[in-house]
Amino acid sequence: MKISEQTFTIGKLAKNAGVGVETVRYYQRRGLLAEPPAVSGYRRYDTLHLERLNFIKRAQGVGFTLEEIAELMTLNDTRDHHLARSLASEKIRSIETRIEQLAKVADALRHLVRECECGGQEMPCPIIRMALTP
Amino acid sequence: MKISEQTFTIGKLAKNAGVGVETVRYYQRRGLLAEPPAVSGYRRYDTLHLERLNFIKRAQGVGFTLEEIAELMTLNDTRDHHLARSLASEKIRSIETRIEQLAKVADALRHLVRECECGGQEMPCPIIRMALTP
DNA sequence: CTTGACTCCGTACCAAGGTACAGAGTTTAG
DNA sequence: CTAAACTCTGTACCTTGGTACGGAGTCAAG
Repeated sequence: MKISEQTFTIGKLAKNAGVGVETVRYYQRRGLLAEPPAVSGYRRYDTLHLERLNFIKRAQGVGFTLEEIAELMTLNDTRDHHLARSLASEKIRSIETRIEQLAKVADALRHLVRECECGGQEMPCPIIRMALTP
Repeated sequence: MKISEQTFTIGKLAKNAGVGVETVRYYQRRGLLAEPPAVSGYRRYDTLHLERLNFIKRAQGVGFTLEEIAELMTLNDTRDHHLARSLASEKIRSIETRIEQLAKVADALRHLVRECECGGQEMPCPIIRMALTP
C-alpha cells in the first residue's frame, strides 16, 4: 500500500466529504476532527481527515449523536472493544423501543383514517375528534 | 347538554392539562391556543381551552409537530375531512419509512456486535472499523 | 392590611447540529 | 499584476419545543 500524500484545503475536503465548510469547522470545534497545522495561513487536510469525516457521516447515519461519535473515536484509540459493544447494544435497544412506539402511532393513525373513510361527511372528523376521546 | 361555565386562571389550566404555565403561553405565542380577554389583569380560561390543550397533547403523542397541529385545528374549523385524512395518511407513510430506516440501522448494528464478539481482542473493532468500509 | 402566591409581559436561554456573516489575509487564474 | 475565489478567526443566528427569569401588578388567606 502506498501512502497517499494528497492534501486538500478545507473547501475541497468538505466537498469530497459532501459536507459544508462550516460543518468541518464545527466538528473541529466539537473536537471530532483534528486541526492540521497551517502551512502559511491555510490548513492542509489529508485522506485521514476525509476518512474521519466519512466515519462521522456513517455513524450519524446509523443513529449515533456527535457526542457518541466522539466517544467511539476515543474507544478506537483505547481499543476498548467491550465498551464499543455495549454502546452499540444500548443503541440497538433504544432503536427497538423507538420502532415499537412508532408502530403503535402508525396503527392508531391507520385506525383513525379507516374510521374517517367509513363515516359520512357530516360526522365530526375522527382524526380531529381524537381531541376529545383519550 | 349544559354549558360548563367553570373558568380557570392560567396556573389551574396548566395544572389540569398537565403542562407548565410557560408552555401554555408558548402555545399562545405559536397561535395554537386563543388568549381569552383578561377580566381585570388576569385572563380566564374555560373547559374549551382545556380541551384544546388536551388535543394538542394527544396529537403530539401520535407524532404530529406543533405546526401540523395548528393545521389540523384550522381543518377542524373548515370541516375538511378529506384534507385531514390526507394529512394523516402522509404521516403514516413517513412513520413507515422511518421504521424501515431504523430497522436497517438496528440490523447493521446487530451484525457489527456479533462480528465484534466473534473476533479476538486484537482485531480492529468492527464497530469502529465501519469508518473505513462504506 | 399585609404577605405570599399567583399572573402579566418581554426577553433570554437550553439542546443539537449546524449555517451565516464580517473583516482580514492568501492563493490562483487570466 | 490584478481580481476573483478561497481561507482564516470569531461571533451570531437558525430550528423545535419548550423553560427560566425579572419586575410590576393582582388576588386571597390570615
